[in-house]
Amino acid sequence: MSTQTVPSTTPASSPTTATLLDAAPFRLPRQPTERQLLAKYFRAFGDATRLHILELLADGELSVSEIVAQVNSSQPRTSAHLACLRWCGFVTTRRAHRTVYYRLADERAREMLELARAMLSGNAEHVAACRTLGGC
Amino acid sequence: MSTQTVPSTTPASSPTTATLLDAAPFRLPRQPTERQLLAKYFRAFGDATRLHILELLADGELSVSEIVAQVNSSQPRTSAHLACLRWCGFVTTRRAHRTVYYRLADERAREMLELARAMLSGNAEHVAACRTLGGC
DNA sequence: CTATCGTATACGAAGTTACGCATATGAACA
DNA sequence: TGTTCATATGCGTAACTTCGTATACGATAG
Repeated sequence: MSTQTVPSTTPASSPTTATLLDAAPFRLPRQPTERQLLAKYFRAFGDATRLHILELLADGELSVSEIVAQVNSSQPRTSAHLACLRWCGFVTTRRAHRTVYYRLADERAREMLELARAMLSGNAEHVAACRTLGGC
Repeated sequence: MSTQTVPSTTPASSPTTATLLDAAPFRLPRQPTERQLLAKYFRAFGDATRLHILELLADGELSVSEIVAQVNSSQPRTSAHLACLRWCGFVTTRRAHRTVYYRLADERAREMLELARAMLSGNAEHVAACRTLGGC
């Protein structure tokens, strides 16, 4: 009744909306495999703007408007990215008056970034030679 | 002259093809930022089939046909996924007669999977409640 | 209770990725 | 050389994600 509608810990999924969701253009099965969830997880990291946000939050708590000011993306778009990161449990929020503050919720998100950076260093040129955003 | 055309360590990029590539629907800039490369990296992990392949290879070397037999994907599709993983440096190949064997090239790829699995355990249900494949 | 600030959601459009199919390439063998 | 096996590439289509813009929502000040 108070949560921001998007990521409560376990969305209630009222039977009414459940039917609507089945018709929606989503296609993660009701009972996804661990592998499918892992893929979803990695995709959350697979966007430059979301990575930027995570990097900013790695240095401490920030409000939405502060994030918008530093990321090269509109406020609505940034908000959607934040919601995405929240679903995945990478960040949490705290509300102070009208402004909402985001911060890292899982130290392992930072480890992910560091591990990926370590893997990238050395063969960055090779990776860059394949000029797609992802996939191949 | 012998490499499998896809991921030589540093593709030659002849001036002729370079022009063609610029017209292609790719859009990773010529001089991508580290953040963009990281995003690309994570997207390589962001596919259930590719994750499946990595999991299989984590247990040891396999030929393409052996992988195709275990992954629920066609041979051409699997081959493309393998090429993708190779560009990113996650796997390498060895050729014996007619068959090509793939194996993990970077132990940190395995660490990535383990770290992601660790993050997922516990809030898997919450993540699954957001039924998109990625993004949000 | 009305106006306003900060944030979140809706919706159509555009770009990107995955898939299925057909086919090309390279290696060995007759 | 021609054929066959194992793998790789090309192309059109469908599906998914992202973006931009408009707008809705909750909280607070007047």
